Amino acid sequence: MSVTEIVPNVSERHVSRAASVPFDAAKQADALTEAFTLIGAAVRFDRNTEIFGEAEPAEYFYQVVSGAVRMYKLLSDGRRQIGAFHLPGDVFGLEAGQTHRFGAEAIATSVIRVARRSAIIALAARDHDLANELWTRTADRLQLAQDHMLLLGRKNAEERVASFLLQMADRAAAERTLDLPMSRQDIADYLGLTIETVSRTLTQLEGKAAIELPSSRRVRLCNRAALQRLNA
Amino acid sequence: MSVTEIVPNVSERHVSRAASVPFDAAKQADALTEAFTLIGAAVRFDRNTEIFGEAEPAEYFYQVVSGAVRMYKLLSDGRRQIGAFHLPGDVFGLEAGQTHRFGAEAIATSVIRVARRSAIIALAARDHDLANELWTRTADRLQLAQDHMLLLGRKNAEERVASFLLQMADRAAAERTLDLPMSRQDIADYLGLTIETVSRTLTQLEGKAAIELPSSRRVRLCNRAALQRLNA
DNA sequence: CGACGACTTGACGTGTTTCAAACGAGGTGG
DNA sequence: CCACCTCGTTTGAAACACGTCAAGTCGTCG
Repeated sequence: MSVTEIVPNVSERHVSRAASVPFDAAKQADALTEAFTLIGAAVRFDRNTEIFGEAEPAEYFYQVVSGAVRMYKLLSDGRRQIGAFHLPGDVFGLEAGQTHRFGAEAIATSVIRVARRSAIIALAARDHDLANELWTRTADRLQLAQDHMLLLGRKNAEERVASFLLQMADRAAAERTLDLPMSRQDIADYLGLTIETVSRTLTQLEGKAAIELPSSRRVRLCNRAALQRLNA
Repeated sequence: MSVTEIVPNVSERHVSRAASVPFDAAKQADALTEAFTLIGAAVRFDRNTEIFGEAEPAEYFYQVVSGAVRMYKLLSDGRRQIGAFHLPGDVFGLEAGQTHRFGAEAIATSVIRVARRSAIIALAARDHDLANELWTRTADRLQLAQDHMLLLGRKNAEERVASFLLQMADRAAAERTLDLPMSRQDIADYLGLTIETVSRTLTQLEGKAAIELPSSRRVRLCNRAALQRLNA
């Protein structure tokens, strides 16, 4: 199940086999992606396998090549909060401390590029662009986390689901139809709701003709303006 | 009301007049605090005055010398989420982008050291320790934001209030008695609750003998273990 | 003393959760 | 090819935690 095979660099086999929209590193010539291409190894993770655990020592940085990843935190009694979903191109595991404070799991079969922290940090000591980008990417994550706090603290179920759909549509660069890689439970734990409430809210949005649900994982955004109105 | 007077460096007058536990920069010889002492100016902000607004251009970095600061985000209809409270020693306004994504206001009369972003960033280009600390401090804020997301998404009112009290006690280095600088409304907007629920939950914790409330802004933590049990 | 703002308390309403059951798509085996 | 199982999802009914609305109290300041 947890087949995690390491290859020295992205092999054709993995990339071609990987699901939907593989991330093309060459197109986005930022310093960090360059560093990943240079010293990173591609690793394949099957659906629902752990990439790293909460409180595990943080030895690597990660970049999604294809697939999708969820970052989560657990309470002692099993309640789970998903802090972020990572899609192709995203870098994660960027904590500055010695241990991960979130766990990471593959939502779908994913190819992840992995690079030793120490190697990246050593590079950054000589390359200001890279150092700057480590900071920038961390600050970007912080902004997303802050937007997420507003959603969790102050929005109702309908607003949360609408925000989520718009956010996913933006990131997937999907004009109208959206294929969600994650389950209702994942969405619920991201939005701080139960799966029942997420499901009900989606059918409710369908009732308002804001969306259509051709299948449970597929969403058509029919009325973006209506969703936008709920966004804030 | 919004008396914001700039002085070339921390004047005796301001520091001595400032409320409780002024932050002594000399004791914590980190690169960023050093930079602030070197090129920062101390500014005084009265209670409830704006330090910067949401979406304002981010021209400065800030460090609390004395007092307390709230960071907030507003929804169009006025709902407010407080993302963080800053106490003496804390650095804020560390976004990497060109604009602030949170507003900042003084909760109590505060002295804030202010330094131009461009100056700090120029220093960081030559000083790896400083560059590293910019990243580290941003990553620390990210961790706090992530813990906050867990609280907002998955904890009930009692757990939220308990977490808040423990967190404040840790930061104020207060053994037992805690003087809160913020109002119930601030606490409510930090915890994603209403002031009524915060108030009720505090009296409920008092009923359980976990805390005492000698006055509304003063809390004695009588049974830390009981609070800790609610913390996760 | 009177007025104001911050906080507390009470009664009631409601959005979300909880518990439970039914549904539907995908896969396996007969 | 269809019966059957499984797992994710949807739907329903009831319970409950928190929000809302409305008084009432407390402390502070003029």
